[in-house]
Amino acid sequence: MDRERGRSLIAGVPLFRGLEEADMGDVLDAARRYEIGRDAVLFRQDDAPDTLYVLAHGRVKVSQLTPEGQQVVIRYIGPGDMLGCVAVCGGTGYPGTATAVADSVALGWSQAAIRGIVQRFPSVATNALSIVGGRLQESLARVRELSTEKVERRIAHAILRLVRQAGRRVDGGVQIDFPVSRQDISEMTGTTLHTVSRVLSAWEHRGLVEGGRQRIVILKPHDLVAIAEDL
Amino acid sequence: MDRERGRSLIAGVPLFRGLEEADMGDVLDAARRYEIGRDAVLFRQDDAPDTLYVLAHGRVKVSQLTPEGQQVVIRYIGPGDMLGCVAVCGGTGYPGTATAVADSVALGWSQAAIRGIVQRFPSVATNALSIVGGRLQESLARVRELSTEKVERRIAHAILRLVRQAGRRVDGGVQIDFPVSRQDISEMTGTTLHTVSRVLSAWEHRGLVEGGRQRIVILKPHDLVAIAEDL
DNA sequence: CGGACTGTTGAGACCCCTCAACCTAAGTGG
DNA sequence: CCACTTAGGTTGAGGGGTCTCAACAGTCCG
Repeated sequence: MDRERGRSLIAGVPLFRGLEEADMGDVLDAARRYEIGRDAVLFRQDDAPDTLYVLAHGRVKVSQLTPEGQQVVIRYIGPGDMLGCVAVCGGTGYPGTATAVADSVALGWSQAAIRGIVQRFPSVATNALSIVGGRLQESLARVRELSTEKVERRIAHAILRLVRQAGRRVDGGVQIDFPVSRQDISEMTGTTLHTVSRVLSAWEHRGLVEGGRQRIVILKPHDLVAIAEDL
Repeated sequence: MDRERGRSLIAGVPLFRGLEEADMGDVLDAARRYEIGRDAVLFRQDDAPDTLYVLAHGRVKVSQLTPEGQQVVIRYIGPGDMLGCVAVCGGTGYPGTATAVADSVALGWSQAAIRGIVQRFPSVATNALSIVGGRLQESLARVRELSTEKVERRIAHAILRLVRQAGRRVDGGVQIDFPVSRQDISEMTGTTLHTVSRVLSAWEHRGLVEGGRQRIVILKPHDLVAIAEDL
């Protein structure tokens, strides 16, 4: 692939931190480029995890489907994030389905390529370890929230997390810069879209947020934090 | 430390899979041995993660305390399991407090020792990666359960997990071979000890389990699976 | 034997889910 | 361009699963 363009895509990716310029070029040469439009699927739950991806542009949602058919959102992936870590963790299938929520570009490495890279550059393995470790901590934080907090607090936490990951300043507030439905938020917080709608309506009446179709603008982030921390 | 005794402790530990006999000896020489009696603490939440442990004997509970003072059980650790993975993941503090629920023996390596081991034996890093990846998957499964399942199913899942980790065959059933209180189960499932008590009482009336003070015997594992899978 | 810990059970309240109807905005096809 | 369809969102009513509060019983331990 085109080295110049690739280098700008991959600059600052945590997974490859510490690599030399030249080595980075070699790593890029082993990558395949995936362009996926909105609503396109990068990989499906339970597929054999044969590729490790790094997102270059866009936004991807990873969600699990329960045997009963309920969706649970695992996480949103932004530029620079690793995607499909199982490919490198020795799992037997992707834990969820990755769907683009905005037009996206990803780089992908086959298992064989990854093995070669890790052998040549051991620091990639330790980088991966610290990324997966971070994900584990986040996941434990979610378990803690689901175990101990009521719905309103959990929704506040979820939205604040989205703000941190994908907040864009607009006049008078911060907007989540990709489409998020009430349903999505309910799947992030273990509740129903009805309850999410009620909570957001209440917040809107209080002037905390401003809603719309798949759109959320946070007007008073500080007050949301107060709800999340139960002050 | 005593090589012969150490070797029997460490044999078959997933973290060191693939190492030669002689190398294993070197790794052992770098370890410190920790003997902790029941209710003793190995490390505390938010302490600087300066040591990576592997449990040799016994059973350790890792639990988080929320700012509001509620406990959440992260997981139970058995012989051979890694403990305190943050030390190797680059975290800033242990995510929870590790308490022995039975008399236990652990081996511990300082951060410096770990760095040396990983440098000499890169496969340790990939082993760690696959262990942490597995933990992440488990944690996501818990998020899914907490998000979509009602309390009775979650309790069934939690108990079946304990059976898999620490089940011991006794006449007519399987017993969890370390003390587990109703409170512990409630902290594993995000509910209250009252609800756990009610559910277990109902199961006991139906002949599925047999209870007691910090004691659980599963009489009909198959029926418990049916509850967990909602059949 | 008293005290602390663990477990059981009842009553009542309330949070949230379920069911349901309706509304609006965005897309679609004639 | 407008009627129609569809997806997403809002809101109300009702019911039920759990939590909270409370009292009490059994068990272990000093």
